[in-house]
Amino acid sequence: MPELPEVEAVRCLLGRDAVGAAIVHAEVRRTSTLGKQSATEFLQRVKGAAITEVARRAKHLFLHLSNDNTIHMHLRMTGNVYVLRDCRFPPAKARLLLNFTDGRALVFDDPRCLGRVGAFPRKDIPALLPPLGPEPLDPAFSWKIFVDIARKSKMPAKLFLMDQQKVAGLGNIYAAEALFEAKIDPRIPIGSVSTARLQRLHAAIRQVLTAAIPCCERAYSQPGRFVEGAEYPMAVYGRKGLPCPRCKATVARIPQGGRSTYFCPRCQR
DNA sequence: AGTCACCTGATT
DNA sequence: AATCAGGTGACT
Repeated sequence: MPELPEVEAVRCLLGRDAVGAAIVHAEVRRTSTLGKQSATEFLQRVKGAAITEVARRAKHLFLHLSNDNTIHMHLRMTGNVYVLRDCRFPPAKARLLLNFTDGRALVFDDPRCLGRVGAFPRKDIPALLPPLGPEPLDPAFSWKIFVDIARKSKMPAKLFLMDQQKVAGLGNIYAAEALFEAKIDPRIPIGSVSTARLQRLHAAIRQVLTAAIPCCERAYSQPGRFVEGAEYPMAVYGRKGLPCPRCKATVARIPQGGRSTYFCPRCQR
C-alpha cells in the first residue's frame, strides 16, 4: 500500500491515535520484521516509553519516544500500522504489537513480511537511513533543485522518479500518474526531456501527491480497514486496455525495471 | 544499469 | 502452475 501519500495518511492517523500513549510491552510475532535487531534490544528501547511525536521522511515513519529513542518503520509493499482499540484481538497478519497502558495496541500489520521496524537512539536515525533525495512536498523542492537533478541523469523517466535518491517518496503508482500529468513517455531518458515538460513534471509531482493525500486519509480513516471509493482516481495506473481519460487511446502496460509501467502511448511522449 | 532475493497471497 | 503485487538492498 504505501507511497508517500499513504505513509503520510498513516502518520496523520498515528498522530491522532498513538501520540501520548505509553508502551508497556512489545510483542514481536515475526522476528524478521526487526531485521538484524534482536527482540530483546527492541523491547528494552521501547518499554516504559511514551510516544511523543510521529514523523515522516519520504516513505519512512518515525515514532519518537520520551526516552530519546525512535521507532523507525518502513512499510515496503504491504505494511500497515494503526492502533487497535483492544490488544486482545490482533489481526492474523500482525507482525509486531506495542501494547499501551490503556489496553490499546499499535499493530504493525504486514502480510508479505517485507516491512521493517527497529528502535534506535534518536540521534542515530539520520545515519541509518538510505540516501534520500529532496522531499517533494517541502517548499525547498524548487524547480531549480529538480531540474539540476534531472539534467544529470540519463535514466528512463519512470525509473528516475522511483529512485529515492533523486526525489524521495514516489513509487510505481504516483510515478506513473505524474508522468501522465506531464505528458512524458516513461521510457525517455529524463535528462533529454524538454525544459517545458520537466517544468510540467515538477508541478505534476507536487500536484499528484498533494491530491492523493486526502484520498488516502479518507481511505485509511478507519484503523485497519479500507474505506472503499476513497482511493485516488488513477488516470493510468492499473488501467491497461482502458481508455486514456485525456485522449481515449488505449492505456498500455510495459515492463520497466522488472515492474509494470502504465501509460498512454498517444499523449505521453 | 540490470537482475535477484526477500516474503506471502490473490488472480489467471 | 504461473504470474503478479503500491519496495528496496545486494548483487553482477
